[in-house]
Amino acid sequence: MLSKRTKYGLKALTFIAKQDKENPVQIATISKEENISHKFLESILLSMRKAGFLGSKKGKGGGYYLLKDADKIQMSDVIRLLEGPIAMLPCVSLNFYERCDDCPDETKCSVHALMIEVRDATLEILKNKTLADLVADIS
Amino acid sequence: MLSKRTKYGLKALTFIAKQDKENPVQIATISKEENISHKFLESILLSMRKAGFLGSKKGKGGGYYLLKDADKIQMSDVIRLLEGPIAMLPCVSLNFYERCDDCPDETKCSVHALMIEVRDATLEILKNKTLADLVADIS
DNA sequence: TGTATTCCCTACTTATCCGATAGGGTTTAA
DNA sequence: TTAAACCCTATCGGATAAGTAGGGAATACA
Repeated sequence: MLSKRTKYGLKALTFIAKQDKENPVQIATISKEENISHKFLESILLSMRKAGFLGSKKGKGGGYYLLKDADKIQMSDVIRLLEGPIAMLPCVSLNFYERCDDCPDETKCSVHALMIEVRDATLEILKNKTLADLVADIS
Repeated sequence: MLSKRTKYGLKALTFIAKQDKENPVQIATISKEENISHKFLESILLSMRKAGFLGSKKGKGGGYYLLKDADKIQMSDVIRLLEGPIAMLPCVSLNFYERCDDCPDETKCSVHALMIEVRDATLEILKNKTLADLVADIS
């Protein structure tokens, strides 16, 4: 299950991407329009800024804006930042690998093999989907 | 992330499917061989029995056995039982649908559209994968 | 220069759920 | 009759998610 953190983050990104690139979007605006708790959203946007997806401007007229073009922002990257691993098991995760305590040999684990298939299919979608696609989907 | 419950359940099912169909497999055996807590496994097998995947026999020489042929047991069904929804968001779940508090209109939600794609891809794999395939994968 | 605006940062709370454990009860083969 | 095995309910500790609190720092603009 996707956390609300990730869901809100994606919605916020989409919202920002829809706006003029020139003037930044305020937390309060997104919070109101997308029905997201102001403070919670704040922490989400902050982490996306730190990760280099967003830039920010303080003071009056400030807010958040995209640092890259929307079609250069892959969903896989955003989700990895906000959610963590895309794989359904740590032992099949590419970026967050961890071995299982109970498995003496991963290659002999039926679940392992299955989950690699699922991971690859999911990744295929999330890599080829950009923020620009998301904006287009709802327009 | 797949819960241990589901992972253990799948491993146990695979283990049972590997055995002779005639004599039932004991919890203790699976627990030992697959390094799963005995009591925890007990509750998992119980729910799979109640769901109709497994049959059981009490008393000495008892244990669990498959009620259907392994190639008739779809991964999507097992996962839905043990894990719950396959979708990454309640609002795109086929079997556990729930609407989002924050979305006035699902069709206008960028995340919604994306997660439907992911769900369909995942489902495609899990529906076509049977317990028989899992056994074959590790043999 | 002052003030309102806006983002920045840390810490805390609260609820929920997962994984596991405890402790019996019931059925059955031998 | 007895030991093996499943059946059932209750409980618990720890982790995590979601949201809250409260102030700090930078900036535009009058």
